[in-house]
Amino acid sequence: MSAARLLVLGALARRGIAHGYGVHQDLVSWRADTWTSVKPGSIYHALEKLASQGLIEPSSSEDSTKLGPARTEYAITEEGRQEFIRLLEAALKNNDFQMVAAGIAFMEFLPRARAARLLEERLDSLRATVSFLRTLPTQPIPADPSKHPELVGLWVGYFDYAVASTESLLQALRSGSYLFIDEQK
Amino acid sequence: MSAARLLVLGALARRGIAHGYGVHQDLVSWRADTWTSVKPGSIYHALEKLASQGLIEPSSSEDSTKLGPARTEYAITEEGRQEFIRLLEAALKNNDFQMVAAGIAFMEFLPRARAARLLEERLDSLRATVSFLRTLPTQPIPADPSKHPELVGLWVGYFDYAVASTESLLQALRSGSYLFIDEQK
DNA sequence: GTCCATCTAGTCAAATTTGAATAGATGCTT
DNA sequence: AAGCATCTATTCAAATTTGACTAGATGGAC
Repeated sequence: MSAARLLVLGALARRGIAHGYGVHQDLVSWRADTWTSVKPGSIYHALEKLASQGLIEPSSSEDSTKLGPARTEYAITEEGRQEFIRLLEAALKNNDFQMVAAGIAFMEFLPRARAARLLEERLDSLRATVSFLRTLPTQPIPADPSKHPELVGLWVGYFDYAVASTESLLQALRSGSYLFIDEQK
Repeated sequence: MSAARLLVLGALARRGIAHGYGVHQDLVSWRADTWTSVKPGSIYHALEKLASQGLIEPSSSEDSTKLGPARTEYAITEEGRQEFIRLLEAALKNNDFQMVAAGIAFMEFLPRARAARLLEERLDSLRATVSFLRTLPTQPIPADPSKHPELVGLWVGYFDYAVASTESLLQALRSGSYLFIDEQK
């Protein structure tokens, strides 16, 4: 699964209609560029691919405030929304940090209980990784990089942090923070 | 820069001679698969690319313990070693976690002082990112994902951790841990 | 009124990655 | 001794990403 596909679908799900440059600007304004690296080319590719699959459709809502060169606008379809939800669920279970971050950015598109459930699954998988890493030997002067104590230590620390931050997010969800799609304002 | 290229060159630098499957096994045995995701196809691609650039050369040291199907073995050339050092230096300064991890795995191929210097540069850049992230607002109920407090919090925590782990590694280097290429055993 | 910087918007070839498939060798089991 | 799982080793098409480039519009300075 590509992070670009999820981010582009998510941007479309939020806005309803958008063009490539607009999606790019959204990502920048969300600071998504701090935690992912989705270049313009990838956005346009994702848009074309999604359009060829019928998940989004070229739309001609020629915005009156249009500036600069011609743009191609797309609207998300019903199938696109379904695909978005599928990718979102996969992202929240994913072990890759970029994917998880993208998933969290859009988590309110899922029902609260579902988001919490997915984060619990992620927690299980992270804890399993921590347990595994702790079984690795850390020798003072390693003969090969696998035993580089600082490298193993780096990863243990990283996964410990991932566990802690996921727990705290889950806590926030359970205590009613945020407004999810299944809830009234 | 591709992590695959650095990992393949590094594996060759350690072994002198290797074939694709062997490189893959090295990466697995170093647990590199925990922190990167380099599929076999990428390894073979990197080998072919490096060979076409003269950084490695097909070698015919037909190992007598050969098993299974025919293999193509490669030896690293002098230019390959130079490129390896270039990539290694870039990796240690890099902000991408996978790159840094690969850089740390091979850091003893640099002189100790040089490795320390590169990690200091990385530290500066990480601290700048932390400062920037702390300037972002964190509102209780965000209107858009950029202000998702948990998302910003996630990244602050992540970069804080990166700073702390880099500091501790630097400390270890300065206090004489590990054996670097410029040092006698 | 024209030069130029900047913002808007997108295109494209080349490089890289992915995922799935192919295929030889070895050894166990029945 | 035939079947079959597993380990060894690689290939390849398709998908995706990268990096560099093209190009129209606006606004300000001169």
